[in-house]
Amino acid sequence: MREEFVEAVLAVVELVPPGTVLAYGDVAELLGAGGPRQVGSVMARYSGDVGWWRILRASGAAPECHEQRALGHYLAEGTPLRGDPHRGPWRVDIARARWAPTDDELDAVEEIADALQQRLHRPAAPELSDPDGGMEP
DNA sequence: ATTCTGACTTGCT
DNA sequence: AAGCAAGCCAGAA
Repeated sequence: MREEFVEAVLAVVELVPPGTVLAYGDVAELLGAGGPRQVGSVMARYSGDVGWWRILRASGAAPECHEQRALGHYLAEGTPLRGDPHRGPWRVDIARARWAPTDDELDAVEEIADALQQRLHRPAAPELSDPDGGMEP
């Protein structure tokens, strides 16, 4: 996974407000890069301090292997749920909980996405007298 | 180059 | 509602 992508994903995750969520695929779509599985990979490796529970499956199911911890967060921040967590199966009510960015937030997201595209298509280290990147026939 | 794997998604039973 | 198959994108072996 390219580091630029990782950073972009985490940057977006930090923008998601408490009580709202985004599906893995949503993040990939916002960034215009990678796919749901790539976002999942990032979350699996770098979920230390960010609001990892706010990124979940499109079905509303909590992130793999962390249902209970995630549930605690959902209850704490008032994330809309379907079903009764105390009785049976439950899911996040994606339709109601999905983050709808304000215009300002959307700008921030686009900025992250644009920066990512730039860095993805433009090597981080500037060429030292080797404009074509060193690939010779 | 090929194959396997995975915090995924969608469509079909 | 729950399970399954295929599709999909990247990294690892």
